[in-house]
Amino acid sequence: MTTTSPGRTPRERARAELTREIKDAARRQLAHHGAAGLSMRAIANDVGLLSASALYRYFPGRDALLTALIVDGYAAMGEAAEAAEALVHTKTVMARWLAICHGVRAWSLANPHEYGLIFGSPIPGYVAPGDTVASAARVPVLLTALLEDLAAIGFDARNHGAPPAAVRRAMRPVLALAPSDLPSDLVIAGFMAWTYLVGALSLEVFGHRDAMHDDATAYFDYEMRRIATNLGLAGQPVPTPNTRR
Amino acid sequence: MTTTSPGRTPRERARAELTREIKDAARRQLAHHGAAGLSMRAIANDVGLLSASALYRYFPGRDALLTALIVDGYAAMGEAAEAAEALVHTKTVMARWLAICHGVRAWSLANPHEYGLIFGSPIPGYVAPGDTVASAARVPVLLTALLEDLAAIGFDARNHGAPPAAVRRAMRPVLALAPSDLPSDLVIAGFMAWTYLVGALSLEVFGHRDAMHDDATAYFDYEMRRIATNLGLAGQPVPTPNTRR
DNA sequence: TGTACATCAGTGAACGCGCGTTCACTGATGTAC
DNA sequence: TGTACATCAGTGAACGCGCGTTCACTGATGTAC
Repeated sequence: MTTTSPGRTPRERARAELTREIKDAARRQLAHHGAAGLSMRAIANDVGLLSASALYRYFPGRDALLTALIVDGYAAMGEAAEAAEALVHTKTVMARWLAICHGVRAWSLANPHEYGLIFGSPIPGYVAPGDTVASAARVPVLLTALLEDLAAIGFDARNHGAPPAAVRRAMRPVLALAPSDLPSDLVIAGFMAWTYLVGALSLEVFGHRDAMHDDATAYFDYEMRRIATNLGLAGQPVPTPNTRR
Repeated sequence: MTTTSPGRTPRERARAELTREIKDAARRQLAHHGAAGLSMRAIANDVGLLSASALYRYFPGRDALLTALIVDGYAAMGEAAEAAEALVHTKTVMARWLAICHGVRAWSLANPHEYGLIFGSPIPGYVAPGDTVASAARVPVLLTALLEDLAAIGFDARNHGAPPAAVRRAMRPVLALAPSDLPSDLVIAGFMAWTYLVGALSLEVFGHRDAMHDDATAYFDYEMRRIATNLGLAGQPVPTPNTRR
């Protein structure tokens, strides 16, 4: 795997490189005009093509280009999470969870418009093809591995109030996606941790936390640590739900 | 307060009514073409005006119209939350929390594009004026009232591990916004509950939970109940963060 | 109550601009013999 | 090694369309005396 690896003939190498440049230009456009304002003409101009129609040699249309950006975005976010986790892979589950959170956050803050492409308002008129699903699941897959390791060290539903049967029934499709040996409570806790992570990122990336913290990273670290602990993902028992008045 | 209340002269009443119709048409547009595709010409056409320039009698420009939609969106979401909470105002804090969650969720699912306007990707080139801030805070204000009632019934940080000094320092601005008699741990727990709510709504409204649940409402009820319990907002002690390995 | 004037709502043409996509084409790169 | 042909990259004109905003204007509604 060399730096100039892909493509045998010069033509193929040039094609791969220009494809990359087109996507880079599109990503730059995204920042200034948003997904809806992505312009084929402006992109062509950016990469030095004299005519927008030349882009149709590389992407069959605007929507295909958008799809490529979305798939790339999911992949980049997934890679950021995997790379961060790999550095602490032999440490505690909590350390790995925090690494994933910080990795995803760093990527999201560095690429807010790609984050918006993924977790922001859907682009009207655009329908994501099936291709996106596989790359979309990378972070959830990473989290599932964490849950499996938790289960492997004997951490199962015995510490938790198992979710009511009605809830297990309600989330049957999710439970079917997870490995069958994972206790349902662990799946739910993981799902909730993921939900919290997306909430924290969306609020921060989209500007709803502006001027709310003197040290946003420190607060993020605390909330992620606490959410994992409180959800029972750190080896702490969690009380069964009932209210006191 | 009658149904045809606002405006003294017929002209003023007509003006108020058409202003409302313009915003309604704009909201309908939002659904089909997104915020970036909001077209003055199409809106004028929708409300029966022969010329787009007539809209400038009602809004100084497209951005002002967008701002009105955003302010209205925050207000509508706030009203939905308040109305739902009012129905159970004398019940437990948990019941009130759940009412707020379900109220906000019902509104968000019924008005996904307005939700997107608020919590989705920011509109490029658009900067929200200060007017939006007050209406944006309605749900957080409602949640703060809940926290105060929790504090009033003697529910304070004594049950919790108080957050480390570094974290309290990191979130100084948020603590300054909250009533000064609220224990900092309660503020953080409320802030986290709000973060979770936004995460759950964004995932569901933006389609990331499609086909994940047989009964999305039942699951939502469970997760919201559990997040409040686990964060220690239901009268349960929460273990202090520390990992077991 | 009636008149003169000011305010306001809505019109339609115009400005200057940008858009995605198609199509027939030129010239360069690659392939088969 | 050299030639004939196929494939591919990029061009530029054209199609048909829509955009926000401005401006001078007409006619209706409201106000002051």
